[in-house]
Parts: sequence; C-alpha cells; structure tokens
Amino acid sequence: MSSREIFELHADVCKALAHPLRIEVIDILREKEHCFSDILEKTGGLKSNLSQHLSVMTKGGILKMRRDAQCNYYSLSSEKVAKACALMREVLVDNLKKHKEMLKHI
Amino acid sequence: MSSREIFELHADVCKALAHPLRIEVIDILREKEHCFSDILEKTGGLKSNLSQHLSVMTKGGILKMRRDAQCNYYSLSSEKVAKACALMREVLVDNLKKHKEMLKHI
DNA sequence: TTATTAGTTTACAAATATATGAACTAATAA
DNA sequence: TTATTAGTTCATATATTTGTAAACTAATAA
Repeated sequence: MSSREIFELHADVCKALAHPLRIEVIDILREKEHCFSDILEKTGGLKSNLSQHLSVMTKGGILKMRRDAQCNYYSLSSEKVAKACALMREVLVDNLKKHKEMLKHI
Repeated sequence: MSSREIFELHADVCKALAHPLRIEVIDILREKEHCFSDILEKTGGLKSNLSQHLSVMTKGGILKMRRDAQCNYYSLSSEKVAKACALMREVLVDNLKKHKEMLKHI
C-alpha cells in the first residue's frame, strides 16, 4: 500500500469526524452506546439526515452498529476516537483562549 | 457560546485535518517546522494548491506560520495535533487489521 | 392480512471544497 | 531601476458533501 493510499484512507477517517452533527454524535456516544432514536432525540433534525451521517461515520470506521430486535445501536469503534476528538477540542479551546488573551492586550 | 457554535468550531478544527495532502503536511511537520518550499518539495504539486491548504490549516488553528527573511516557516500549533492525528492513524490501522482478519477467516 | 415501528436508501437541489493557472505582492539582488 | 525569489490571492471549472423529502425495507403488532 503506497503512502498516498495511506494518506487518503487516513483522511477518510478524519473526514468522518469533520461535521458539527458528527462531533455531537461522538459526544453523545462517548461513554456508552445509544440507539438511533435516542441519538435523533438528542440532536434533533431529520432521521434521514442523521442516518446518512451515521453511515459516513460507520464507513469511515469510527462507529460500530449493532442491530437489535427493536432498534439499531451505535457506538464508537474505539476509545481512540473519543481521545482524538477530545484532543481536537483542546486545540480549539487553547486557540480560543489565546485569541481572547490577544484581544485583552489591545 | 452555544453548544451548537462549539460543535461548529470543533468541526472546523477537524476539517483542517481532513484531506490527504493536509495529513501529509502534518506528517512532515511532526517533529520540526519546515519552510514552504521544503514542504512543496516533499509533497509535490502546485505551490498555489499547497498555499491554500496551508491556509485552511492555519485558519483552522492547527498550524502556525512564521515569516522569515527568505521564507515562510510552518509548524504544528500544538503537540496535541500530532497526537490526535496519530490516534486517527491507529484507528485506521486497527480497522485495516480487523478487515484483513475477517478476510482470512472466509 | 394490514398497520405500525424503526430506520435506510434514493433522488436531487444547493452549498462547499478542491485543483489549476494567472495575476499579484513584498523583499532582496543585480 | 529592473529582475528574481518566494510565496499568496484570485477566478473559475469541477467534484464532493450536505439537507430534504419521498420511497423503500424488515420486523413486529393488531
């Protein structure tokens, strides 16, 4: 497998994270699995839209899905997803703080 | 700041990671800063394209830029970016391994 | 059998991201 | 002053992603 192919697959995993609704879903699934309708209730919006985003995340390899008698359960494929997401959140918070500091000193 | 706004900003940071060329740039900058022309030499392609991708990454807050007499130096804004990127790479590698195992048992 | 539940899939329009090449800018060199 | 270097910015065509609504599917209930 060429490094170009690795970069492409790696970017696909990162893309699975790169949408506000998908970030919200990761937040919801952080400590435990949830079924589709619970996620929908928490995020709001159309079920078709949520279903498509969950599909992007599952194909990207950051979510797992488990079919149950009455509903479909989604969970993070790995603890690493939550950790990476938390690190990116820290990068955001650090930048917001830096920005605020800069404004204060003007 | 509403949680919706946080999710949007958080997604912007993640988007800054979500492209093969940008993943390659993070790999290049992992241990030390590089100037624009060195990055261009390593990645290939058009300078205008690289410049725009570096701009996306800088605006997203994952890169810093430092202007020098003869060239512009780029570096990761934080060690956290490299860590998050490495975690996502691990998620990819774990998934590829799982997939390979599944194929072996068919 | 027919209806209901719990989603998924499809079709498509609108929005966004990307690649390319040309034009531009700022700093230094000749 | 006129080049040259080292990029950045702009214009634009293409490609990809996203949101919406309707149609579909599978499993259970009446």
